[in-house]
Amino acid sequence: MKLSEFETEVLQVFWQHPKASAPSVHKIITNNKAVTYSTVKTIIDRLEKKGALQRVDQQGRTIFYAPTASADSMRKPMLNNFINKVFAGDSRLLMNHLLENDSLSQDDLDYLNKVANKNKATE
Amino acid sequence: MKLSEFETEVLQVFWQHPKASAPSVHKIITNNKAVTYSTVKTIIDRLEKKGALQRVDQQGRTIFYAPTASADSMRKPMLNNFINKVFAGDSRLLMNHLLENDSLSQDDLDYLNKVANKNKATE
DNA sequence: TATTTATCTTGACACTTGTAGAGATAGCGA
DNA sequence: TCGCTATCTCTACAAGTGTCAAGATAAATA
Repeated sequence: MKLSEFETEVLQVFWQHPKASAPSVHKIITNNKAVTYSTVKTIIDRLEKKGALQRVDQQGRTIFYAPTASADSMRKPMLNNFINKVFAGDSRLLMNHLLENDSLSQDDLDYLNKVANKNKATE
Repeated sequence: MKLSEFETEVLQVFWQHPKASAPSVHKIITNNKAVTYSTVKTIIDRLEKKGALQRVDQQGRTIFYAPTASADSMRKPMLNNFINKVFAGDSRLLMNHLLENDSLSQDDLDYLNKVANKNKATE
């Protein structure tokens, strides 16, 4: 199931708010980006058609949607694809970027250390 | 400069082989994917038009291209965009996936540990 | 030199994506 | 009950994307 940039962004909102309606997602999206309700609704429709969202409830005229798969299970192949596409399939290269950028706080690094060591212990 | 999926893939090849020609890139790409020379050349043309590639040499009729920017400098914003789009801007979430998947070897983990610690020391 | 061949250029096309307006209509409040 | 309003549905369109064939032509080779 191939999703476009914007479709991914919208699905993202649903990962954060499972069971959301088009109007509410529109409100959230508009925090970052100026788009009309129609646009967001179209994207939701496409996500539904692609099988990434499903209707799970209805209140009045308002339809509520939810992701059909967990964020984790969708992120996995996306990450893989990204690593292949941008980092020549080399996760270590990605890590390096993560570490070089200031994107990780000291806290993150500590956390990283802990997990990396834990993995080591259990192998 | 926004690049499409396939454009990114092709640019990737140039990061690995700076100064490459359309025919040679075509050969490389066809290892993974069945596409004609024309298709690859079109993508290269578009990358040139977008300013990601430039002509740097010519031998006979064969034109050689090279990336206009370093892999690193292009990867940075791409990674950022990806983290925002798929991981809600949370790099830690990304790391978790990296660690959970078997995408990292023990060797990678050791390496990770070393770097994370080094960063710690210098902060 | 004449011919073959490799490479480039151009044009094309269907599909996807981002974007949104117009119109229908169900439900809520007066 | 009746009109207003929020929400949905439908339709549309320009630009971007993946894909390639046909034709031109320069260079290599016979």
